[in-house]
Amino acid sequence: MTPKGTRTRARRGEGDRLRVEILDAAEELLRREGDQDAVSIRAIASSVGCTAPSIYRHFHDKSELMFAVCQRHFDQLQAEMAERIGTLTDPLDVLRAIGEAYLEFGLAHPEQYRIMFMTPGSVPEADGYLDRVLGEDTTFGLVVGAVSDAIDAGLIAADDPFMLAVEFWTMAHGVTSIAVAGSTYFPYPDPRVVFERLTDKVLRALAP
Amino acid sequence: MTPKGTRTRARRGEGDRLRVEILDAAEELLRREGDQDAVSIRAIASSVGCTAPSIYRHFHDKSELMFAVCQRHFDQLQAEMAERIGTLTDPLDVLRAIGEAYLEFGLAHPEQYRIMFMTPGSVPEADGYLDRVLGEDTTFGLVVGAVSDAIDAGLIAADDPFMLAVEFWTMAHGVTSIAVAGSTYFPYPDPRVVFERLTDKVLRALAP
DNA sequence: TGTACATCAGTGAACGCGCGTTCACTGATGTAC
DNA sequence: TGTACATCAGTGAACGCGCGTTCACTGATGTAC
Repeated sequence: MTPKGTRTRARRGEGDRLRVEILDAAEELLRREGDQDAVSIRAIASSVGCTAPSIYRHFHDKSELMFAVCQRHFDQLQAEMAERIGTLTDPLDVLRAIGEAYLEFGLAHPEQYRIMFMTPGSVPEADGYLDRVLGEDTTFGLVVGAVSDAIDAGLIAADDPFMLAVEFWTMAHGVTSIAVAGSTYFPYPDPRVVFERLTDKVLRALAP
Repeated sequence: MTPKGTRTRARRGEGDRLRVEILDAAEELLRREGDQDAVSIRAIASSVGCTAPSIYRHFHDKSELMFAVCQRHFDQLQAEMAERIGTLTDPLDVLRAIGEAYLEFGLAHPEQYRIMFMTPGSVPEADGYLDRVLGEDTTFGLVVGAVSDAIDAGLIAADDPFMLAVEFWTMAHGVTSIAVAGSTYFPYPDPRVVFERLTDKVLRALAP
């Protein structure tokens, strides 16, 4: 940890520099501690190399900070999905790619995944926060879109695209949340394999 | 809350009376608060009507208390499953019944479910705690057994029963953990329906 | 170019709080004689 | 039956701790004249 008071103070217009460093540090500590409550303002400050009160110049309070950390991860999840989908055209490939991106995201950021999708109340509902992933135009929207396309292309039997999308998401979330909970006791197989096998079965059952 | 010092003191051999009351209170507070950290020793004591130190006569520390609360729920989950399976003979019916019992358990005890299956580290791994549900002879063992029976009866295609059981559990957990996380924002459909639809699909895909 | 001043990122000390836990104790209950 | 005593469930006060947050401040940076 950098000792207090060592950092060079930001220049006038560079107020965002510390802000970003705080977010990075919070993210790293969250990853390391694995628990939001175990990450304190003091620890973040100490890891950045500033004092605790400095943080309040950049975030109104702790929950706003945690909110911002998650915000970045939602953005990242979305970006990673977009990248994975890439130039795929087969709707079923797209569906698989979305699920894989979702799973990989969870495996890469377990604590954030936990905050985002497994902790009730940690996602403020008023702020249109959750629809960054689940809203019409975003992650969940992608799933609905892929399902609709698959139906239109005659690749799967006609059904309510929303409901089918929910089922796909539930499956991906099942695998991811078990992997993320990470019990070393139960010999859970490679989550990627479980996901692939489940997806295969569901898609087979959906064949027209 | 009962004011301190009001309760009648237990008689000589009745030491377990307060113990049970503490467990009940902890369980109720856990259910109400929805977060293990939000339930304090003081709150439990106050709700029981005794003082905080009294609790330490019955439990070595807070984690042992929480452990005991979960223990009771594992037992209850197992009992409810046994009851649901009842006299069913068709292995596929058994499989569905197990899943339904699992889901209903989660819906009825969300916070406990979260502690038991969604919080890494909250289940001490050394104590054979987790194998109360996942061990050979218990809950997860039931799933493996039902899958094996289904294969033997020619109801589903031959495959590794453990792997198939994992897939079933993953599906049930997916539905349950979303329901338990309880976002009121996303219009998640009735989890029972989602579970049934997913189970239908997987079983259809497994038909020999 | 030089000086006085405004700005504002970051500091140091302290706040009140609730937490888990410890400790020496009290006093009702049951028992021995 | 009555009294002295042992037991032990539950008490009251206090501990040290780390937390989020506030507050008046400092002093380097940039600007106006």
